[in-house]
Amino acid sequence: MGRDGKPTRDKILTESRALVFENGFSGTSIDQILEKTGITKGAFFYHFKTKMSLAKTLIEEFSREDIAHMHDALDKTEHLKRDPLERLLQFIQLFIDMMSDLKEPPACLYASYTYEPNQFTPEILDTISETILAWRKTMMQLIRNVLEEYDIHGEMDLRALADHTVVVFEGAYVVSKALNEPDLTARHLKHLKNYFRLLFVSKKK
Amino acid sequence: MGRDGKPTRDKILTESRALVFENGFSGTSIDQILEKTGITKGAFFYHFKTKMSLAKTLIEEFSREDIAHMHDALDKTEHLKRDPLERLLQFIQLFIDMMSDLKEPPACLYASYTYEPNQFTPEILDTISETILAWRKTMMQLIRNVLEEYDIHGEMDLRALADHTVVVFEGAYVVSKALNEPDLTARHLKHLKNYFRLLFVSKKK
DNA sequence: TTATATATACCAACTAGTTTGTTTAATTTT
DNA sequence: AAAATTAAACAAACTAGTTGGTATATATAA
Repeated sequence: MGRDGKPTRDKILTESRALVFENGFSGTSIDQILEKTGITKGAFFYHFKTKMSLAKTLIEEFSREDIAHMHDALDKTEHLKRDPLERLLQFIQLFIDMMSDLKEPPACLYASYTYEPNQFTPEILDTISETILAWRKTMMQLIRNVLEEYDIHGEMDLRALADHTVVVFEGAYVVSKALNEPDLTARHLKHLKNYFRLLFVSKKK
Repeated sequence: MGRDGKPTRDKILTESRALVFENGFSGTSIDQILEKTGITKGAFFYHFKTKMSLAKTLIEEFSREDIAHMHDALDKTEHLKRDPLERLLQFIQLFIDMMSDLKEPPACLYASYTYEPNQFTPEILDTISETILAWRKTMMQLIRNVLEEYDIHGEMDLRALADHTVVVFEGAYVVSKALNEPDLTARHLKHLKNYFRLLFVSKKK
């Protein structure tokens, strides 16, 4: 065979992601990536045919990790499915835990790409919307399960409620970065959890 | 005298803002701005000494408009200050109205800049954090007024609650853009309003 | 066991085009 | 006359991507 390229490729992906969060995608030059990774231009273009293919790989990896976290939280709360509200609250709690004690503000590639959409192929933008819609689907089901046993306060926009978790995440990331307050996301997820707690009341039948 | 440069300057600002929302700031070239406005390079650099000074003017104007909207909503709800909860709810309602019937997803320069912070001077980034902190201060006061007459459900992170409106705005913008759903922001603000409604209960004394 | 073949990984230098910003002289509008 | 704008050429730095050659680990054959 030949030597193992995986460490190099991984390094490119890790450092590129960090650079994109600081400079944006089009603000990140390949030369910057070379400088941060210590590799050469030839090595970079050996692993990625174009800068766009790096963008594609970055978002696909990010999406995969994101969906993995979601499924992980589903698995870890499955034992609570007899009490759907408790499960929903515990599901959020897992992300509160994840976002606690961060040393740096978190960030999301969906938002990064979404604020310079013209830089990307439709395929890349589709990956983003599909991932967000996967969250919608999951949250929708968790909420529907709650609604079988609980009534709700007032009329309800179910789709927006399902999206609300992603909305709070994305908004908290922006504000956390802008104010440089790493713990901000966890604090807002607690309000989201509190909203879910207040929203549902036991059915009287 | 001399001729009036304001229309040209305004055109640069309007078209630049739109371009930045599509391409990001560093993804927006001056040539693109010239093409969209129909002016020449000489005219551009007559009005803005550098590209960075355009960035600064863009964020300052955006911030000024934003703060103006906030004060406008404060003014329009001042007659309700005897019922602070009603005022808070009505305050949010005004933004729900503003975000209803949009034909395109809205966007925010704070988020745009925050996802490529290295492109900007500290001064520019300070404008963003100061504006967000102005929102925090206003919301904090509205909420404090409510707390004088209402109890709250559970222990409360007051600062995060004050920031929560900006968080929902920013998050909804991101998701609205990503999914291309213009009405999404209004729908999430309704959930925010609903949260405020559920959170407070009349004091029993 | 040693020489060699080979696929993979990587390097250094180069290219063609784009970027922001400058300069200068003529022209237009108030 | 003063302020705003055009047109066009120019420069220095930076951009993504190409090229031709080299290094390295593994497989295989003598």
